[in-house]
Amino acid sequence: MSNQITVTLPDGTTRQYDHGTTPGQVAESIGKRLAKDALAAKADGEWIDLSKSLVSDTQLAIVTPGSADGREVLRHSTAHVLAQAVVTLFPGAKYAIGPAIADGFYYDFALPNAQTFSQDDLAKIEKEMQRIVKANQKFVREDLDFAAGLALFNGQEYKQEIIDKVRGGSAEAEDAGEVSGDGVSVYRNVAQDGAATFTDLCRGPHVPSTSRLGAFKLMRVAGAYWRGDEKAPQLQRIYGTAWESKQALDEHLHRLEEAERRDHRKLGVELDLFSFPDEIGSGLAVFHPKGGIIRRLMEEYSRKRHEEAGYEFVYSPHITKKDLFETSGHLQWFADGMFPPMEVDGETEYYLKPMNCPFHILIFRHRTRSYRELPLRMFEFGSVYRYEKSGVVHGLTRVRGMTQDDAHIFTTKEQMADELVSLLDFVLSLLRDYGLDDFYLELSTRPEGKAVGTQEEWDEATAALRVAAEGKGLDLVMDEGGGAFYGPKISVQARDAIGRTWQMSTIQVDFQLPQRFDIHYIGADNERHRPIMIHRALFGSVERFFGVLVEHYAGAFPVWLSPQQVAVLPVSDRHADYAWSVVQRLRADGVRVDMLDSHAGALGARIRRSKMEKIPYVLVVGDDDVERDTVGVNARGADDPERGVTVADFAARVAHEVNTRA
RNA sequence: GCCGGGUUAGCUCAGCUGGCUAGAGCAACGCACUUGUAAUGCGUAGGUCGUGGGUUCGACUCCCACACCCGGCUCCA
Repeated sequence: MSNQITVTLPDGTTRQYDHGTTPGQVAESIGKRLAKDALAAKADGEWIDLSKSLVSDTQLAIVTPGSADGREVLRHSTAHVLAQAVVTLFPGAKYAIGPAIADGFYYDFALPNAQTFSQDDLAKIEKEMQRIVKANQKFVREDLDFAAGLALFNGQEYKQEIIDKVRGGSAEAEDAGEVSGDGVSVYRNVAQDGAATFTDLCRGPHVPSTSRLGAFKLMRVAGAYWRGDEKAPQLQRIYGTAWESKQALDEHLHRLEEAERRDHRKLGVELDLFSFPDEIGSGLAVFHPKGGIIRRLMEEYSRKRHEEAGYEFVYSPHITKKDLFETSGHLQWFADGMFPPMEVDGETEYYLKPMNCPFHILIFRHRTRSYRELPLRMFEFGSVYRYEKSGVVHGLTRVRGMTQDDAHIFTTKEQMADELVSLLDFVLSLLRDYGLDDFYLELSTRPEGKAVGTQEEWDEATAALRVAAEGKGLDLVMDEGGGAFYGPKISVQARDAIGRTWQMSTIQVDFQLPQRFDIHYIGADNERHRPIMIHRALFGSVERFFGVLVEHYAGAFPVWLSPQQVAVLPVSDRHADYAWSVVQRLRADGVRVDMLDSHAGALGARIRRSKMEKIPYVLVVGDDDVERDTVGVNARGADDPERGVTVADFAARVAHEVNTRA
């Protein structure tokens, strides 16, 4: 047996080392800089500490701070520092789990006597964390058998529960990121004088010492259920963010500010687009005139495209008798999401509709259908009401009353695959017209224990969706068990201007409702056949899509959607008549334009105000313009105004931008 | 629904441990100014302090309930 091992680095080069060499020593041998930067390592894809001995030939990657892996390690280590700080400052605190997450980390705690953390506590904890970082404590790994682990965490019931789960072979517990292998591993934080300060159950790896951390910030405290179970005890979760440098942290905080600046709830108020009057109730929006223009244009364009794509338009009422939702299965499967019934005429119960599908089925069933009619596509901007739990309503993206751009397609089994392919094309093309162009797809499969229909039916539907999705060349992510009770679905996820993803369109195959309603069509063979239904909404809901567009555009809607496209500003009152003539000429061309004259203040103030309202074009007209029949064009986002543009040229420019939805 | 934090003028916010007529900036309105590319000046008006109870000589302030909002959890278009 050789005393040498071969280490293969990510760039493919190989090096020989003594048996038992650590990744830290490997880094050292490669370069001082790398040794200094190294946080942890990956050996054959497995996370390990820098201090772990290598005993066989290995593919080794040294993990450094700027990488995604490096951030994960330092966030996880920062979570340990948070736990140590809390345990120090709040004697008797129980600590549960503390993983790295996107942009940061969290740690869940249970404080004695049901105490809760306050904002002031966060500042104190942060200070203690900085002290720990300065103290340069080492992270030292130790592997224990189960019994020793349980003894070590005597009094820490959450840790003991995790150890029990692991001993029972539960993969779920391993996913918690805490433990691994035949026994459990723990990490001790050891101070410079050798004293152990804090021990946590953990799979690792960790940075060599706390001095490698520091660019972090505690963000907020929130309640969180132990193991994510609504019935389990509720813990106090502290969220933090952590980065490899102060600069990276500042950039992250800046991105958060940018997201806040775009928040549709804030912009909705500032731009006078919509509101949620308390008098109406939680999650119920009203659209103001400016928001109404945007919404109307969104809907009109959608109608036009649907008409071209072969959809027929239908309408249905907002309430219906109970029986309909019993037939559909909604009262069995979706009752929690429905408003309570109202009693009418003694004992008849009526429900607000949470979905439109049963109505469209009744339209289909109204007379005998021929195979020649299929695929039959019924479209409706259908207003539905869902009883969302009080804690979940959120601006326009999660409401209790919404309008879906809903359609149901009735197809034969043979047509289904082609229909799904062309449907997905249609969806993506329409979303692109609204300015979204970065997508990925998600395929949601059968929810265990909560689904109707046979496994074969689900498999068939899921396969058809998968084929359609894979034909698009977009990333496809699986969402196992995420389907609705009546069928699997594809959802289109869109990334907005600052990279956040939103669930937009959903396409669901449904074998169930056709059966429940016993609908059929007459085939070429003169026999009855069961059609398949496809449910689909492209905006998801008009409200949510509206909110997403507000954030995507940061309130600066493209010209075709802007509530006001142009403001005409006379330099002084003697230019007002001319300014008004410009307004009238543009209006005749269908431009949404208003004049803002001197009653609104000095020219500078009027320009500022128009800019704040994010109007795409501000036209300033003065002596030169009156004389030569021109306008001065100050375009949104442009550095310098353009002088002496003719009214006709300007009108053509606006028309072109509207037509191309630029 | 659960945990935590909130609610003062149209908007953003101040108002100390309970105590005199509750303040500011922006917006609105009026007057003056008549201006060539992001805030002219002066003045006026605007508040049942989220709602309802309670404690107190006295409540914007303390307590309770409810409504609504915010951050999470769970759930979801």
